[in-house]
Amino acid sequence: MKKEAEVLVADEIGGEVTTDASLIGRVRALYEAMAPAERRVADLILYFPGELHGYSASELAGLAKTSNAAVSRFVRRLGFGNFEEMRLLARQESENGSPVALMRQQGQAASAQPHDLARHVETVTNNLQKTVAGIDSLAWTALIEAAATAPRVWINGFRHGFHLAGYLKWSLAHVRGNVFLIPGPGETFGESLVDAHPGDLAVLFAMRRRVPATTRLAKTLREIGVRVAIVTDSGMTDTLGAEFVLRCQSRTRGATDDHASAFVLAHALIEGLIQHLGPDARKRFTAVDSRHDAMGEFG
Amino acid sequence: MKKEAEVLVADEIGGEVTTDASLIGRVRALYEAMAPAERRVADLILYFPGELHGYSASELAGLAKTSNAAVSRFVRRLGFGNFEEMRLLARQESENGSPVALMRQQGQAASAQPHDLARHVETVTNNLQKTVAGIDSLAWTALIEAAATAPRVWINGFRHGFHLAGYLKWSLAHVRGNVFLIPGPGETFGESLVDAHPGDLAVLFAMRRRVPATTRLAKTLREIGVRVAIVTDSGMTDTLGAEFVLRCQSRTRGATDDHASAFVLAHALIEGLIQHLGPDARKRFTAVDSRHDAMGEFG
DNA sequence: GCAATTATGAAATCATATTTTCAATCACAG
DNA sequence: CTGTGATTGAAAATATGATTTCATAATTGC
Repeated sequence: MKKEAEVLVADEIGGEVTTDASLIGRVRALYEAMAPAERRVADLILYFPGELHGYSASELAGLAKTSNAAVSRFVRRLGFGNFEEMRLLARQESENGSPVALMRQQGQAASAQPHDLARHVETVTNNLQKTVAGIDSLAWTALIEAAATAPRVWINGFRHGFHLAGYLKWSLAHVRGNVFLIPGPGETFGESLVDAHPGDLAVLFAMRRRVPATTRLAKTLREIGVRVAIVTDSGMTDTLGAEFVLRCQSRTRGATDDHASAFVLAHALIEGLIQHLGPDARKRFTAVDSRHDAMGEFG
Repeated sequence: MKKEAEVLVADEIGGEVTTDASLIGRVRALYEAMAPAERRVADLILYFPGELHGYSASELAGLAKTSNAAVSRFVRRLGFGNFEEMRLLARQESENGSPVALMRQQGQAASAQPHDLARHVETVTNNLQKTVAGIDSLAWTALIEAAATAPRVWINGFRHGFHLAGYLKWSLAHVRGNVFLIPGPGETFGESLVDAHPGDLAVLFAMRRRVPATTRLAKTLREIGVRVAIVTDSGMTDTLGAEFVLRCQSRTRGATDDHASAFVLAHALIEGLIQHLGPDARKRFTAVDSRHDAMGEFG
């Protein structure tokens, strides 16, 4: 994080762009001044998943769905003499660790010492690693399969789990229909579940400090014949008779539990599902988004 | 783009070597058979500090203190049709995480998906790492300080951000009072913010695909004199004039963004706050929980 | 010591990626 | 409508990088 003042800006117009910013810093700074086609390139770079260097200008053009010419102009606008210069900078940055590191080198001296945040993240990372290691890949695949084929998906969580459940519901609804968060506002479970049938899937977030309702819910679902997946802590002994058990490492050194693993699993489930469903999911996904757009909800 | 390319390692003369198809695997396997000049190239690659892709054949030649021709021959000996093929493999490997992952993929054919989850988690871990690296520790401390001392804390998020906001609100409320999620159900911002005052803190989740409301909210808050922290993507160009900017790496190879970093930051903020506030926070924290218990909500 | 063989890199050649040009298209003000 | 200026991408021109050739140097076998 940086104070806003520190975000360096290049003087765009006037040709002489002398910025010492990182690559994405430059891109951000000049984003406003760009034409649509160039912005597509900018977007691509700003959210580039891999290492930018190692991609040719033409490849970038292809990925950004624009012409080589646009990429060329883009590079020039950024103040580089040619594409090669940009690639070189990208490479340098990637080898110096984060772009930020490079900025630091030129800007202020080192304030960066492993702080609490870094330590905390290390714990989280460890938990994640262990969580994944503990998940059987066949079972995971089976879960995705179930999420793809189940007529309906029911999702529940209380306390922390409530927000994870909400997140999963929201994301899942982008990929497939008939996804329900239960209980709905003001509903009891009984009312929520009238439409549940054998073969449906339920995902329950049941981490530490469970509420009794979760246990009862799991029991009811099983009686109906709904397949149950629970996301729980590594320590939990009672798996509520669930068919799928996703155990998350969640201990930290601090006072609160770390639920990042559960969050990541939820997200990974979505990704897995999209991959599994292929074009169908993508179609729905973009349909949802464009519906959003049509309603003018985004800027 | 050629179809030709058989990616098979020629088991050269002796044919004995059980070739693993990873790039460095190939190099090692054929090392013995190489001429001195080629070995220099091999050495270079085996101990290459950076990412191999993104270097041109000529650069490699220069670094290995040999000629272009030698590199070309080297590439051929490895079984590639041309330099481009090799670069592509290198890129693939580097993006699949470790070369080992690739090795496995080709080795154990059938066990299809086990790596998807692992690979996804690797991406998430990377994002997390980069996110933290990009956060200035002084500013982070300042944010915690602000969260500790602000009379009120206002939290907002839409879309994905909504659930992160909810999570933060819920957790934060365990640690301190006067935490508000806005807008409340059925409220407009105007109604929600009547009680906002200068010196308050606002945390806005403003990741990709922002809604216009977020921008307006930020503006209003600044006008009131509320200190604003935004959690956003690494690519976002507009930081809404926020005092604190938490940039999260969120890109994945898949169709959806990874918001684990934002989630972890939220959690880390809580932890940081508890540590900062000391006993007070702990007292409140356990008070909340025992109130819960008193109401018989947990099992 | 003297072929025969192999290895080597400078330079020529070839292939491909990048840049530039330019005509078509678009957005918009008059 | 029409004129003006900005934007765009196909294709030509150019630059750059990769491969091959080939004369020479180093090594090997006898």
